[in-house]
Amino acid sequence: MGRNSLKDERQKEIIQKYYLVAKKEGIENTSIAKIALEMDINPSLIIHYFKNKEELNYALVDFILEKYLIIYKRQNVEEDDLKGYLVELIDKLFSKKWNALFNDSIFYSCYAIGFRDNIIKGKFKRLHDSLRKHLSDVLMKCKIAGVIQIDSPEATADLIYVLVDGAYYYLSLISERGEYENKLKSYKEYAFGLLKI
Amino acid sequence: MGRNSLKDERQKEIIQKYYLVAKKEGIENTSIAKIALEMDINPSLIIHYFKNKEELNYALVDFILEKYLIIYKRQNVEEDDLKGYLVELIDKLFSKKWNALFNDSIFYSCYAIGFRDNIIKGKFKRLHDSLRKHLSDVLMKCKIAGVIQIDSPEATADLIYVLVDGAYYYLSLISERGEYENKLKSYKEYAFGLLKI
DNA sequence: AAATTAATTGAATGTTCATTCAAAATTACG
DNA sequence: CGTAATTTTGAATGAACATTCAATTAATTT
Repeated sequence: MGRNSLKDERQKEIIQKYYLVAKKEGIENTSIAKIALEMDINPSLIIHYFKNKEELNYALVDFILEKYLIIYKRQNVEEDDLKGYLVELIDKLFSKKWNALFNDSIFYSCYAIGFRDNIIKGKFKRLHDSLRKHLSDVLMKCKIAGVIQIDSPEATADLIYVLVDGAYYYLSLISERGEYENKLKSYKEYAFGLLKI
Repeated sequence: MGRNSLKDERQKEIIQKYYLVAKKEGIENTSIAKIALEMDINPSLIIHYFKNKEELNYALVDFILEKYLIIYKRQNVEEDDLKGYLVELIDKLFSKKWNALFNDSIFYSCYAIGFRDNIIKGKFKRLHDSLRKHLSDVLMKCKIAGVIQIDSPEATADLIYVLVDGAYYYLSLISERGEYENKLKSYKEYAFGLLKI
């Protein structure tokens, strides 16, 4: 009996708006009051759904990291085309769109908070390990199928992600379009070189 | 005539304290008031020396980035031992101490601000280009002297720094000592592999 | 000692903030 | 319709904030 709960939807709405506001103004300049203003609701409603700002931040980190996992959830899998799958994956990892989609101020701000908050650090660690594990599994399958010749799928996957992370770190500083594209291309070629493709 | 200016010393003291407070509490939780409290001075004195918080932040970024350049300023240079110099440099780049010294919450927080502040983004870009240029110069000298065989010193230097940046990004998430050291070691070996040393 | 310059303090400003609480509005069910 | 659950509002709290301004203190020179 009683009214139906809107908790899940509202919480998601709030976090999404939080993300948008923070993206524009920076996480350090984003307050509960500002999110509420933007949503045209009362600040106390946000507290009603999230208890306090810390909880709100944890939810934001989860939101960001979940988005990241799309990389291996939205991909065509054709049973027989292992190599095609791998190439598509690497192509996506080193794509401008990918960087624009997931690499931003909020991501690094949250990452930085991880230095002082082990819960957040753990969330990031789990994300990156999960990405590495996925690539490693793909590489292992390719190796068994004779598509690629590498020693350790695990080490290679790790190295490729080190490359991805380092690449985006530097690329995000580049404002000149040509320079950006040249670099990105050369990093990608290098990654393919690791796989001897 | 009149009293001598303490401007330079005071500014440096303030920025250093800012850095320390921010390291402990996070840059987003650090206020002028807190820095003043920690220094046992009046908040208005900080404004006297820095005009406003934005100026204070620019100075903090300069402070952090200057520290970074130590890597190629504090190194023994023996004219005839090019290879030794190179090995020492790479060793240093991939060292735990190095990571601990320069890789922290504040660094990434400031980097993140760069996404919305082109002045700060420019400062980071210049730092990283300067690091790359230095390594590239060293590699060029080594190549001419026949110490290493590589194609492009510039591209190799770039790649090594991509590796360094990506490595520290991931390593900072690792809390287990053994895992950290193994990874770091393997990344370093890989960098040496790039130089065929 | 007087004049000058800069450092430093202290009080005050108005704003924004997270959070609390009680009251009101809304929806569902019997 | 009445009860129960949940949403939503609105007002209030006290703390913290960046910044201002005028007044005071301290060092330096003539």
